[in-house]
Amino acid sequence: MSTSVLWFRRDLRLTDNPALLAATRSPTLPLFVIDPALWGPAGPVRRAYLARSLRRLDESLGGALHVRTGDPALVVPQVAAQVAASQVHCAADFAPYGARRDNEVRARLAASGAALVETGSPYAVPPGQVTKADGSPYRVFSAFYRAWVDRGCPGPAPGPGPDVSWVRLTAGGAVPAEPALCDLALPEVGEVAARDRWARFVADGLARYHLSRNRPDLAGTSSMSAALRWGEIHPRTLLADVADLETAQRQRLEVFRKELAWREFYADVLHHIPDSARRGLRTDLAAIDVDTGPAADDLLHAWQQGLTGYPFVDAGMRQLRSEGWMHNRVRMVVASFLVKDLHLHWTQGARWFLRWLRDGDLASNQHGWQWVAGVGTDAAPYYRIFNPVRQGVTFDPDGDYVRRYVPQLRQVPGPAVHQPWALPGGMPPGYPRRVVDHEQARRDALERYSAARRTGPVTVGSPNG
DNA sequence: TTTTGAGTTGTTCGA
DNA sequence: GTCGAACAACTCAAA
Repeated sequence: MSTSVLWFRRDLRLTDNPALLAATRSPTLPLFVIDPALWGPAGPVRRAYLARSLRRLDESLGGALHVRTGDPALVVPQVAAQVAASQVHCAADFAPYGARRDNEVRARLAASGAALVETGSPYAVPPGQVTKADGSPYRVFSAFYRAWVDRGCPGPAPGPGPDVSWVRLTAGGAVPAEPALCDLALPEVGEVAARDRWARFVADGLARYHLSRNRPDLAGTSSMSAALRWGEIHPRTLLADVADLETAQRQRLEVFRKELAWREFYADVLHHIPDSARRGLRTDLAAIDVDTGPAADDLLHAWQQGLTGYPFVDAGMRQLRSEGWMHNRVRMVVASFLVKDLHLHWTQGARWFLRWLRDGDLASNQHGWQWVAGVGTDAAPYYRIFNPVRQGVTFDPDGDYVRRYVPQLRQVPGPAVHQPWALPGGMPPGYPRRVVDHEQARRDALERYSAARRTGPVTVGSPNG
């Protein structure tokens, strides 16, 4: 019987894994390839997360995981030849880089008589399959969501049988060491931890999710984003569990299901328009006046380090650095701040997010930023500008979130922490002054956006006109 | 083809 | 303090 290779990418789990079922009909070598093109730009948090998750995967495979470093287009055919595999199995990847890479791997495998077999994908419904009646893709979420729900999705795939035979390669292939992480608080990673966390959320959090998901001071979210990003759990599994509960709670559970659908919607948009990873979808605002130069660099740096002088923004940016994660409500606020208060280009913020977020996903990240910047699908109107103080007071009403991440403000009680410049005792020592005045920055942004709209659409690469 | 209704996440102002 | 209107028209989806 011929051997197979099971090439893990962003699906680091054994259960509910159709590609694994397809591969393990014959003796299978489990493989992960560390691609320098992706490993290089990743920050320490992403690297640590991946290294830990690979270790968990290796444990569940009884130590059989073979890890190689290099260009997958070269390494995968090499490993396949080494074990005389006629098939390399994986889940389909729909992001621009992954799709290109897989085409190359497929071509090189074919040259040596082997096949790349794609089974399943990281999504409940693979990108490209939810379309309008005429077959074209959706451009607004609500319509996509209705069609996505109508289409339904298959139930979870069964786990691997007890008779799976894993092929072992003794030479090389060790799981990479984790980068040194000084003060980083990473929660448990891996498939088992993901399922445990999900079970806790279903038991304790799901019923209140629609009420508490916007509160960064509470543990109101599912915290499943990183596990979904790395495929430690599949959205099918989550949807099936939610469907089992649905009866009396239909309305409330809808809110959670929509969040999963957003992930699928953005993957679908990126699949149809790969260039949207780099450029906003709306060309009429491409001419927006963005600040550059040393002063702009200083503002970017202050934003990155959580030194803007706006506590809610700074808390978010510090949470990102210390945990590799930020609450979604705060992501919107800090993104709006970068784009509309600091007048920087959304891609600068998007790049920083992808470097640090352990759940960083190209499609969700780039399109989330485009929504805030007003240049994406269902773009926010340009005059919708988040007020960093008001958002803090509304969604962190006691100031607990700010105090948790900004030690310089820990002595300030209650919601007053959102406006330290107005404290009767003056600014707490060690906390920076505001880098911009929000009122003024807001008016400036409104002017820049209306000016861009007057200029009209701009075709990149040709003179404005 | 035309028409109609709808569209994640906000803020400010004035009554 | 609370409420509705204005922000500014535009694109998309579906009938």
